[in-house]
Amino acid sequence: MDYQALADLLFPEITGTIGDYEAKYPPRNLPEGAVVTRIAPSPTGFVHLGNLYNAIGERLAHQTGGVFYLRIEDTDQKREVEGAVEAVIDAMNFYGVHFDEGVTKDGESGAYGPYRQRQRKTLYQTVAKALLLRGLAYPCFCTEEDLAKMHEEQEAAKENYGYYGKYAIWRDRPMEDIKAELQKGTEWVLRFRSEGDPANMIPVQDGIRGELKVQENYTDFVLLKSDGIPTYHFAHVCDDHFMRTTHVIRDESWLATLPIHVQLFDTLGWQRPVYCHTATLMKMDGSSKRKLSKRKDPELALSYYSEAGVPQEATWLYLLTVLNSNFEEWHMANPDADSRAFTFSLEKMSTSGSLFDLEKLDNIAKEYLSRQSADFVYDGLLTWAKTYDTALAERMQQKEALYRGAVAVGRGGEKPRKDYGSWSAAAKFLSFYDADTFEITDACPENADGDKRNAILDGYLETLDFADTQEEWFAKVKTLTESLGYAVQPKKYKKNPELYCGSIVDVTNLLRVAVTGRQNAPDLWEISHVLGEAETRRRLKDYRNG
RNA sequence: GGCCCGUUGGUCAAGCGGCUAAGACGACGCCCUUUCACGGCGUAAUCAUGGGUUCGAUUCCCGUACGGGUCACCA
Repeated sequence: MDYQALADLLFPEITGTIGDYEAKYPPRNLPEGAVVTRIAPSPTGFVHLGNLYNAIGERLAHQTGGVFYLRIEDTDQKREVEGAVEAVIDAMNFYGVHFDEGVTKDGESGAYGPYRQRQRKTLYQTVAKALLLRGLAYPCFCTEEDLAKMHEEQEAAKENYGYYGKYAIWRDRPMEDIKAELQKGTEWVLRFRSEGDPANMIPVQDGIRGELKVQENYTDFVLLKSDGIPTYHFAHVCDDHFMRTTHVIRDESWLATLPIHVQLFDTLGWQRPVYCHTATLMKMDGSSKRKLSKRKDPELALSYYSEAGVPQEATWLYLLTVLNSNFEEWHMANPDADSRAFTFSLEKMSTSGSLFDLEKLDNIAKEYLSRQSADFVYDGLLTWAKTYDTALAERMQQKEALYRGAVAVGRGGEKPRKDYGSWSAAAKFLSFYDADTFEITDACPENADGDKRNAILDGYLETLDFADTQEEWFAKVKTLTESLGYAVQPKKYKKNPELYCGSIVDVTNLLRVAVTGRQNAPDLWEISHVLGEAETRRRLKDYRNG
């Protein structure tokens, strides 16, 4: 076979060489140990947790004085969605992940571009042609149906699936056959001619998992699709080589195709990057675990968290605690330190798929929000409400003082409250402050209902004085409690229930339900002062029965 | 089915040949407390399994089971 003739026949317009690209994209001039990595999503419009998960490479790059860039893997035109690139960039920025180079909203930046794969066609074809010249690639004219039939045969014969051995029918065809098909205009793909032997095991050092042993690839996989665009495998190898990526961080599902990537790097004589295969995020489905699915699991989408209003920093903190097992401890020891001061390491990453724990996320978010200032919470809630709860946003702006006060209750001090971990939860939690959304949801405590109810309410209303200090106010509550036959100390009531109508718990809970609609609420005195005297009195009066 | 990865308490996990096997979330109990929270103190674990190697295995090796992933002109 005349490889030169074949190469020219297939790629007449390609005149450059790999050497040209080596010169165009020289090794990066970076400090020793600098990590160059990237995220390379396909523009499907769906930005998910996995993208953010792997964006942890940003930490690695920036900790080492390296480069973190954005590449768009748009080799599959069918799945491309308008605005998807902007969505990725916005989402990453939202979480504080910034790119040094690569695709931007209005183009791209950096000396190793283009960063959109569809625009790198010539580069891929140049490499492909070089492979052709070495007899390591060949055109294949099989149709989809041919391949499907082959797959069935293999299944029936219990043989391994794939294009290899006797199934690789175009592997050694003479030039005439190829010319004939070309003449007919048959579509073709370019396949890699694998000399691999499945009996050979190749060691690969994984940055997270340590030494891996993978079976040598023996299938003639596709390099270039019929439209001349490369498959992921080929694009990944060419791009990460020429963009001088040092670390490839990706999901463990790529472990299965690692052999062909390694094979490509090795046959091209290029240095392999450090592969870092992250564990898959799982979820409980019935009684078994399974991979988080784009179709079934809304919580996989990053938009789920922005809609729920989980503060971005909280999501980021959660991800860090899942990603690096020693982060949580560090964060507890340094609660006020910027999470970016933590030194992230690949070795501390988990290798087994972990369940995504929404409860833990909520806990982290509550803890985080409890430490923030009232202004921060007010602004965060308002910003969220402007897009996800416009009615609330309007009310917040109309009654700014009320909302600012509401958000400040229980905040500050040694033991701040942890009432909500998201803006949506905050909206619900705070609803009772606003007369427009106030409603009684909890029942009146049994021991304080009936004729006792009005007696307590009236007695409280009578002595209520907004000029009192909290101590004075509570002393009055105690007096009232006693005068109505309730035990001031809950313990005493517990011991001798027959001596009292109930305890102070019943009295305060009644007042609590009257003022907040719930038995569950922060300090009553503080709340009353946020509501103001008129509104507090109104609610107390409204709660009288009859 | 082939191949690959994984397996410590309900969940996330530390552990890297010798420990009463950390810690966090959740659950439960108790304490503190006017309530609600917060906080404090506790409770719950035969490290999937069989066999090696070793004076000694949760830690190393092999098998098995189970779970997950992947076998496209998708990434």
